[in-house]
Amino acid sequence: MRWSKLFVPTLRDAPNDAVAPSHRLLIRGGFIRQLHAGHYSMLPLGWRVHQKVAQIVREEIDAIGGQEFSLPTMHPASIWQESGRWDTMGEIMFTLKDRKGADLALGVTHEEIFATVAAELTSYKQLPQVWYHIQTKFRDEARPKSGLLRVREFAMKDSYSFDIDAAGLDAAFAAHDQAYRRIFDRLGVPSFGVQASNGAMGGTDSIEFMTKSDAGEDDVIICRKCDYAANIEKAISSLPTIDDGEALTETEKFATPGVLTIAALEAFEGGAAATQQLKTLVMVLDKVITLVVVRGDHQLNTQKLADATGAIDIRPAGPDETMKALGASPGSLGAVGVTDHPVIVDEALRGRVNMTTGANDDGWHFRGVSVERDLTVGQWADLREVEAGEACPNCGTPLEVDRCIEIGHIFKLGTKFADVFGVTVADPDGKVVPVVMGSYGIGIGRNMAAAVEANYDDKGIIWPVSIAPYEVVITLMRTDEETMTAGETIYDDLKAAGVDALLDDRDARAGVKFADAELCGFPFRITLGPRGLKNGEAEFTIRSTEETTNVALGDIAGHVADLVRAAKS
RNA sequence: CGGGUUGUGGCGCAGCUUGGUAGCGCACCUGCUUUGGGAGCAGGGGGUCCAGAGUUCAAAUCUCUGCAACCCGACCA
Repeated sequence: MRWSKLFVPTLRDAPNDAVAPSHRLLIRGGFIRQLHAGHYSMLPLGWRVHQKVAQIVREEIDAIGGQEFSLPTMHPASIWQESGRWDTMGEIMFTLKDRKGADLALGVTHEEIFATVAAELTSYKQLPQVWYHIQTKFRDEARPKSGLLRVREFAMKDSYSFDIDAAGLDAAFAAHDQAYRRIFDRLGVPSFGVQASNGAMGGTDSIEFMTKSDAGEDDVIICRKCDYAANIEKAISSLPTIDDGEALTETEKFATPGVLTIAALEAFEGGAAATQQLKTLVMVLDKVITLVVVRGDHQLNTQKLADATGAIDIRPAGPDETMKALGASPGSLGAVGVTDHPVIVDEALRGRVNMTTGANDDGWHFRGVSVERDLTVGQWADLREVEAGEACPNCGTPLEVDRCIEIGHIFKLGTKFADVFGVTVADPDGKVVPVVMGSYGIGIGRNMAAAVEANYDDKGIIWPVSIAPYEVVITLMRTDEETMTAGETIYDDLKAAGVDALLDDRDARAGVKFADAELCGFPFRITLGPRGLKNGEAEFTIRSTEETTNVALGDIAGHVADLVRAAKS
């Protein structure tokens, strides 16, 4: 390709609403343009990268036996109603009506669709199967952000495994785990797996693949010593035991005028340390007022609450709802003696005594509360959010928190969809059994952005060779016949060697060409100018190291081809 | 969905307080000179000032309503 014919609208300045490095650089480098919030056009350079990312994913999933499909992106409501997700997906799903008034949805994910196809599986002899597609998904995210990192319309590879039993699922899961690690290696995105919540999907094992980045939106709890790593939505830690002293035989109500916060009660004469307090949160879980109790110094993680209760719509109760439910205002709330609302208590409070908590009477608290004696605990659950510095549950090392981008997610679905859609096969004994499924997703555009987040400098992007839009750019210092001819010869040789080459034949100044080449991130640059040509040489520059060497004109194409080949293997 | 910010040529911004012919840099077009790190000079083109309503002799500027985008949070297979 000749740069003079290529549409690459580079910008000296990024739009000021682009903040994440990948967002700024992909805009500036002429890779993407925004249409509206969460929807981007892929320009020629961007689309080349996108396709290379998709191809790597395709190769690795094919390598574990995946079979590629193409599925409808628009679905009838009925299929989502059957699986029960028409409601549970909530507002994340784009919905529309056709001319007949029938409800339709744009695909958020494709478990349902693959399951309907899988209904034609009949025998264990056909298993295992791994099916996948790489197609556009639509999600009406409440807040699209950071360029390609969080969008509403995006290509995703999702694969689904179908097995006769749990052991088969384990194998498919492990195969995907390995395939994903190979994919991220090839994409040049450092990755690690963490334990994760399954969210609304249900299921058991769930591993998210993460890459560390300030532009991310997931917090990962990580142990530097052992291999413990978990999404904060799932993470646990060891807490030192607390000596509560002798339990009081009964609770004691005492006046606490003006004390409305945990901190205020700590400072209050006759109050209690935060670790000795109960924090009572009034939440509305699927319209049911529920009391959630955690230790005074702990934070509730709402995803944990959702996982523990299966609730879909979770929000804090408003002041009116709280007053109506408990007869008191925030600051004086408690769960002691409450029986007409469900009470969910964090595991960290098991066995605790001599606790202090609000008395549901403004300006009053209880002391001497024994959690298991005085609260009507409907459910115990791990609800609190782990904080940096707490002890690793495996080895006791202080945990750290890393901001990360989720670049892939694999989890076990079990038989949920098989049960709903009748995906059953005959087992060797002739018995009809549901097929066991796994689900494995990887966002193409997000990984493209993640690759940039992991590979850039102050001049621009530094694409890994594997996904660079062009592997090498031949920068012509002049556009006279001699330079042009030398450039075309090298270009032809590179093409013949299977290298993606771009010939910068634009009538532009050297500085512009160098700056654009660096901004766009081509891994290798061959510079042809009078200086080198005089000696029959080209200059060869490696983007990542800025290292420049002189190479004989006759050798340069072969040299670059070797490097490209080496980088991709 | 809550909080904050912002909408002015393709991009970055000024102008708005105090209403009076829409400006700057980059980019773009033409010519000349230049030519190894985002050239110089001269000339030129391009804007419903987010939209609608209102106030006014007069609105980019003041008022109201709406829309959109971004950031923080909530949310997020």
